[in-house]
Amino acid sequence: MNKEVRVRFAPSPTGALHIGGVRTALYNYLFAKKTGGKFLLRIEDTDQNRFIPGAEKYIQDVLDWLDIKPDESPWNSGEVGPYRQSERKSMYREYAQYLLDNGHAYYAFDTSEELEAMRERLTAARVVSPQYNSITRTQMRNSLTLPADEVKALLDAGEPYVIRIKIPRKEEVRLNDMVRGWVMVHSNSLDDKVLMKSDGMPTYHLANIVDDHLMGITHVIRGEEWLPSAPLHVLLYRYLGWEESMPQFAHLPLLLKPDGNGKLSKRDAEKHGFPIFPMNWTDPASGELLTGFKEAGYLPEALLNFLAFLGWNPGDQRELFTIDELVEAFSIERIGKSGTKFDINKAKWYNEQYLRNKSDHELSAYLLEDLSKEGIKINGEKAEKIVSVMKERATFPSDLWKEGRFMIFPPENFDEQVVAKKWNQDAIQVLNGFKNKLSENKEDMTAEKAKSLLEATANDLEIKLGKVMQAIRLAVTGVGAGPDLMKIFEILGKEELIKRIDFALNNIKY
RNA sequence: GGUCUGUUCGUCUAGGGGUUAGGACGUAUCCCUUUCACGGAUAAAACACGGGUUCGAUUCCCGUACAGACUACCA
Repeated sequence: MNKEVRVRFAPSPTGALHIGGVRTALYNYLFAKKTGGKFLLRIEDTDQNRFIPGAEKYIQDVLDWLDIKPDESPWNSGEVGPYRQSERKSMYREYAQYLLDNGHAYYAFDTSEELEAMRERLTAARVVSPQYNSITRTQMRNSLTLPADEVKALLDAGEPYVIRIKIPRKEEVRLNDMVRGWVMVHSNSLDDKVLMKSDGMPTYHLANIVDDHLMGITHVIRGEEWLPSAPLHVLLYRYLGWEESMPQFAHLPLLLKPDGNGKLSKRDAEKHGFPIFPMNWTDPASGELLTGFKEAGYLPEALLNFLAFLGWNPGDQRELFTIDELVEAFSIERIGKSGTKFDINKAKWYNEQYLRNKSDHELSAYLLEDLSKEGIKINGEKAEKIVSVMKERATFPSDLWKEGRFMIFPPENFDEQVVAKKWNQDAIQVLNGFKNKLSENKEDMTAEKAKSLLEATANDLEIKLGKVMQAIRLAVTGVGAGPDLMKIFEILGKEELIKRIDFALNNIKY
């Protein structure tokens, strides 16, 4: 019998969760759902200096919005809690002690100045990468170099210390990554990483292994930036006696800058004018508001679909997947190895696809909301009609109103280029004639009716309608392009149409 | 610098010892449309380089180049 799959997303609340983190969460979620396992969320808040209030709530809000909710989390506790590392503080010490007792860790009393001096010395001696390792630890102040009674005295005196892992001198550490295959590293390139900090908190490395083990995590799906420390983690599992049940690793390719090279950053997003955070985030330090994907108008299902395809694909040629279809199709085997440049155009395309698949009724809610912000009230039926003609040309829900303003407000000015090219005596005659026919007409205004009236007018005047259509559009909407004019007429209604034609006739200079 | 990872159209990618190297975004053109957009069609556009192995390599191996990540008492 296979063990139930348990995966976790483990962000640290040091700022807004960025879009790459969302993708990591998504992959974990997809894998859990696909395998019928559990998706946990653990807050890695062991760094008290970098803690940002509100960051945890933000993570929760984002996962809620995207509907990739964890089965177990700080706010939805399961049996292996607590789910915040700061609340698990007391649990780590015993494992560090176990490592100490078994000779796989040691106390180090070096001050930051001493560490700095060591690094400077090594740099001066042209040692390529100055690190605290099997060589240099022999020259530092730690329980390996100091006599036992002095160590005890230091400890008893309450001298600050850290606990470091004792990396073996010559050993090959191997790990089988689900994405990358076998990765081998020699222990001599590893350093004696700090496991317990002088404030009594564990570092990421220790906390991560202890928690993943205690929480029964079976697969660790995380970003590639963790690959270099994975061998250290393997060693930790081994020394803690947990190698048998060690989770499988899957290191995800990184999300890269759209243009140059390197990891996608906040700066890139600003430079290219697209969001990097899933939802609005106000930087507590600067007070700066950063627009999120949500507020920019990205639909959650579109964002998810887009994100899923950044580094993964189903192997066939489908592109549009609901979340359920993603779950069904997902597999770690099909995750790519190479970094992925972030192309916002593709995200927009996904958004357009999802937008068009929404019903007029659903979309009209967005329009109505935008309108109410400006204190405008229209009935739902009209809103749906507007949506039906506008949605084919919208990328975001906000475009419905932005691009469709003329559906409610008459134009105040007219596109001068179109005026110069298309506004002529013929157009004025047709408009006048059309206006009269409109006034005499008793029937309801429909697109068909409008068309026949307009055609009749042009016929009477012996003017080719095609020649003046753009001018008519201009008169009614102020611009030379837009949705089907007859449908616009239908939505506007007779009275409004007459008013607009009058206004145009009086205000456009010929 | 060191360690690790990667490299198929501009971008996301499929594929994999013998293919016209496929799709999508974007771009261009055409059709549809009395406009624009949508939609449809078409086009341009890629196996980083050098050596092997092989009858044959884009695919396997080795180098090189380039790129990225990591190199904290941060995660």
